[in-house]
Amino acid sequence: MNPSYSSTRVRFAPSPTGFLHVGGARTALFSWLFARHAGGAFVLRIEDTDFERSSADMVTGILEGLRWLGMDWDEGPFYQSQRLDLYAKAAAALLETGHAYHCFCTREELEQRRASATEAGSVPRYDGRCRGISRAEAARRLEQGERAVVRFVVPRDGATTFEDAVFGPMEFSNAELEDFVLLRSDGIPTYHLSVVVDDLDMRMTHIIRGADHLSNTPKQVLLYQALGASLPVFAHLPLILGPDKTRLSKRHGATSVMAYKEMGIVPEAFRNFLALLGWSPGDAAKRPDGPDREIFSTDELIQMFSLDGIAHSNAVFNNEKLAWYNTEYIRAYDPTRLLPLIEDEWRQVQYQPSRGREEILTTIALLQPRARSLKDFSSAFLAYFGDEFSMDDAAVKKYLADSSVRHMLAELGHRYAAVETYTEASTEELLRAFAAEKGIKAGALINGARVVLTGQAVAPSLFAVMLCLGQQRVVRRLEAANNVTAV
RNA sequence: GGCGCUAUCGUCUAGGGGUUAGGACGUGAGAUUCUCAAUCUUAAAACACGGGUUCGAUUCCCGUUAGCGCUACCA
Repeated sequence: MNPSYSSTRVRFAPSPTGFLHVGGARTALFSWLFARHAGGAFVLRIEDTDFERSSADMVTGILEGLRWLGMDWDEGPFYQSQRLDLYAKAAAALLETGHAYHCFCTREELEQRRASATEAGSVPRYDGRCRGISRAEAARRLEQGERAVVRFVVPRDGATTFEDAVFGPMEFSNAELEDFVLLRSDGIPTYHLSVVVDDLDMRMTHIIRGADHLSNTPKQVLLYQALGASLPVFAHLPLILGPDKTRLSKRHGATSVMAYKEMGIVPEAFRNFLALLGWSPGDAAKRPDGPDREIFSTDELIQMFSLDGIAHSNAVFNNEKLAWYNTEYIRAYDPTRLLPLIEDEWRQVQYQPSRGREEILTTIALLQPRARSLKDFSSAFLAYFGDEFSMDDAAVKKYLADSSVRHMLAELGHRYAAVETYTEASTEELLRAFAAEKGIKAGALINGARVVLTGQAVAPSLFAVMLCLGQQRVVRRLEAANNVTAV
C-alpha cells in the first residue's frame, strides 16, 4: 500500500493552560513522527474547555513552540470551545439511550461526601444516587431551574479492557470507576466527553498521549462503546521526570520549550534529544564497529520511528546530554544555516555586527567548534563580529595582570602595523621572534594577546583569530593594550 | 488508602534463557601546550530484593520494595 494513501490520523491536543512544556512537546513529536512515518495526517486540536484556566496567549505560545521544533500540522488548530454543540448533542444522545443521566447533587454535597468517605477510610466515589431519578422528574427539576450535571452510567460490574500499543493488554474493573461527569452544570463538556467526541468526529486512528491518561482510558473506552463506535489504537507514553525523579514541573527550572530557545538551544538538537527520550530505534542505531548512533536527521527519525521502540518506564530529562546535542548540531551546521539563527540572537541583544557577510560566515566557521550555545555568538564571541565587546575580568586577571605584558603587547601592535604580508604564518613568526627578543615566553604573549583581542581566555588558535580579525583590528586592539584594566 | 504502570552504569538506553551485559552523556586520569568549553587516549560505573520455572536466569512467572501516575462539575 502506498503510504501516502494511508488513512492514519493522529492528533496533538494540548490544553492551553500553560506554555508548551517539554512533556507536551515530546508527545507532539512522537505523534508527528508517527503520522509522518505512516504518511498520515497530523491534526492539531486545542482543548480549551476549561475556560477559567485557558487563554489565547497560551495557544499562541504552543503554536510558536511547535513551529520552532519544526512540527507542521495538516489540519487545525481546532478549538473545542467552538464545538460545544457537538458535545451537547452527544450528551443528549447518551441521555436518550440511557447511558447517561442528570445528577442534581451540588458541589458542596459532593465535597462533603468525599470528605466523610475519606475520613471513614473508604474510597471517595460518587455513589450514583441520582441514577434513580426518572427522566420525567429530571425534566421537571431542570424546568424549575435546578442545576444539574450529566453523568455517565458506568456498569457496576465487569471489566473494561483495551490493548495499549505501548503497554499491552489493559484491564480495569468497572467497580473502580465512578459515574463520571460528562457535561458540567453550565453545559460545558468535561475532558472525557470532548476528547472522545472529537477523536471520533475527526476520525482519529491513533491516540498518542502521556501515560498520565492510562487510568482515564477505561472511562473513554466505555464512552466509545456507549456511542457504538469502535476503538482507536491507544499508545501511552511514559512520562518525563526532573532530576529528582518527580514529574517534570516548573520547580525544575526550564520546563517551557521556548525557554530552551532562549537558552540558545538549536531546534534540531532539541528535537533529536527529545526523540531519544523514551524512544529508541533499537538495533537500527547499531554500527558494526564504533559507537551506536545518537544523531539522527529528521528524515531518519521519521523513517525509523515506530511505537514498538517506546520505553515503558519514565525518563529523567538530562540537561547535560541536551547541551552535548546542542554543541554537536552547532558544530555540524553549515555557517549559512547557522547565520540566521545567530542573527536572531543579535536582534535580541540589539547588536549590529560591523563586518560583512562573507567575513561573518568565515568567522562563524572558525568559532563553531567551540560554541556551546547560540548565546555564545551574542556574548562571548562578540569581539569577532565588531568592535563593541567587553573584557572577561577573570581572563584579564589571569593573563594581563602584569603591566609589562601589556606594554609589550602594545609594542607588538606597532610591529604588526608594519607587516606587509599578513598571514597566519607571518603573524606567528613575528610574535615568536618578538618574544625571543624581549626574553619572554611566547605563551605569555599569546595568552595576553588572546585576551586583548577577544576579551576571552578561551578562543581558537590565536593566529587563526588574528587572521580572522584582520590586520587593522589586531593592530588597533593590541596598541590599546595599556588601556585594559580589570574591573 | 484503592487501582494502574514501571524497575539494566549517576542519567538516556541496547540486549536478551548460556554475552568479557554494548553505546551515549556526564565523571576521573593522561596526552597535546597558545588558551579550552576544542581534540585524542584511557579508566571507573548497572541487570532493585526474595522466591520459583529451568541443566542454566539479568532475561520468563510470582511476591516484596521503591518510584511514578490516576482517583474533580482540570485536561
